[in-house]
Amino acid sequence: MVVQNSDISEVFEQIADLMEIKGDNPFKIRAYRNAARTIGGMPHSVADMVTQGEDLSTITGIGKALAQKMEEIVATGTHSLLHKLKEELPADLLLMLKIPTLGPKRVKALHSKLGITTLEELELAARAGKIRTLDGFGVKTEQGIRAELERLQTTEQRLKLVVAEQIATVLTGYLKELPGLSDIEVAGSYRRRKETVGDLDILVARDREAPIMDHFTTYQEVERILMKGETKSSVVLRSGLQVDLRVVPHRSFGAALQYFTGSQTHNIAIRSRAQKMKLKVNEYGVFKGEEQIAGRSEEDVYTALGLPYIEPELRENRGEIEAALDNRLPRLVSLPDIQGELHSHTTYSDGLCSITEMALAAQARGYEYLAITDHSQRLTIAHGLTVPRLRQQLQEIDYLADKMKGIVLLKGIEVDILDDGSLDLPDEILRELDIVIGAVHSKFKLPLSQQTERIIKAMDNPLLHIIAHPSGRLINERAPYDVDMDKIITAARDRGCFLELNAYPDRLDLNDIYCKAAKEMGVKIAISTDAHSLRDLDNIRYGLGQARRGWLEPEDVLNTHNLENLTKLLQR
DNA sequence: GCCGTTTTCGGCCCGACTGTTTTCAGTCG
Repeated sequence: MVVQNSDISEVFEQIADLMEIKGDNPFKIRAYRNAARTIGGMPHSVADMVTQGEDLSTITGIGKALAQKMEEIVATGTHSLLHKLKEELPADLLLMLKIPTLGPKRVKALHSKLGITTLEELELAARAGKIRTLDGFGVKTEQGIRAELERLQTTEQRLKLVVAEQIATVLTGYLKELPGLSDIEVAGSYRRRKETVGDLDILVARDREAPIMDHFTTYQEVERILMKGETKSSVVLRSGLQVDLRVVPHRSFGAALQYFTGSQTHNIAIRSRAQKMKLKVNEYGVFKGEEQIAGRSEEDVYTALGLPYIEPELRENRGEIEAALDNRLPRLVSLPDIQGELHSHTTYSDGLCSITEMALAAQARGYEYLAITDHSQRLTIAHGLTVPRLRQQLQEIDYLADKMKGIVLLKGIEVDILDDGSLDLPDEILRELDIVIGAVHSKFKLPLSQQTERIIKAMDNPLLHIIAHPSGRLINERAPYDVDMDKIITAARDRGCFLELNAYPDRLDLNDIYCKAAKEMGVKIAISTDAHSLRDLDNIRYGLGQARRGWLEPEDVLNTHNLENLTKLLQR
């Protein structure tokens, strides 16, 4: 069994949860949580690092003790400390922590005073009215627990960014109907362009009195009001999405935006830095003693801390503060940098539009080039192209090339990578194409080494340029297939291949972490929409969000290059 | 358990809201 970084994170998180219930030192617990996050965000396999004898304690936030524990987890898949804790405390207590309003202290009380060990026992106790008898608990808490237990059944999960965006757009439109509000911004992971969003954090600036909280909580989509205060309210919408609204004065808007954009670990790092500078940072500003020295804009906040502005997508405490201090923050790629689209479908396979329609749409977006890359024959369900049909398409592209002004059509294919790593079309025809994208659409369940070998073998074919959606994941629907992405990236570098960042909001594949790893290895990324319709071309912005989270600069991206440079880059 | 622009010991981000209290602990972000 290969122990993944996520396995190590999970063990540390569980240890932290259980130590919290036990009432252990909160800072020790934080060390475990920090470590869990750090490891979860590392592109390199800890298991590999151990095999290669690397010193894990050189990782920031990992000391001798945690390094040793990681080695044990790599060797055994778990840790003896976790076992010991689970002997002391029932594992179901971890599930109870998932219930809002139940934190470690209350879970501990439920266990020690009422002997509750499972969710079922929790429900029975709530029904029997036993919970309200405990110190610190009351009727409302008891009712809340029952409601939440019911809600846990209807599995809630984080929403895809695209879905959250639709909800946020309508809601902020509604909020703006109230006079007296000026700045309004959706902060949180939404603003950091994370692929999924757990809740919406909306921030509003107000200078004069306005019944903003009443306006907010009477929004027609509100199902439940969790809390309603002067400056902070939370509701649950019918969609199940939680929305928090914060109101701050103008002079604090930047500080509040900085704070509510997070991430939490970024904020902790920022505030620790402020402490060392004898300053205090909160959502109202940066303070020297009583005096507010910054807060109107985010830029002011960072400036006051001696830092250049850090883009929201970078704020994950993955080295951005160190980079800011060294003046080596990336100049992140953005929409105007994009010169063309390298992955698109037409009615020749499963696209909805003709070549001409796609070309005009790409031209309207100011692109210099559009690659037509329909599916290959094996993907029968998508009407994949056989050699004769591809030839026919190439003829049409040649014909259109004479008539199309202002957009260059590239001849391409999204060719299936077959089970053995060979490509689904013969080299003779691939040789006629400008761009060849290889994609895995079958045998997702191959063992790690086989899947990895399969993709690397595809790259061994010098006619292949790009690996499409390299992990195969569908967010919230299908896990990535078992593949050693470190090896894939290395293999791409050695062979002069590129990796795709598929911008389709359900994919966003490569993810941010591997984009950063690819950048560090010098492998360029194609940000591609995989458009099956005209509107799909606009999905580029989701890809850009993920690319920016991966620290990508224009030069790290294949399709920021003009056609002349692109042509050179595509010569393997 | 980690870490070092005062430190190898003594710190570790900070504030809002709720429910259960009668001044605050617990939870959350």
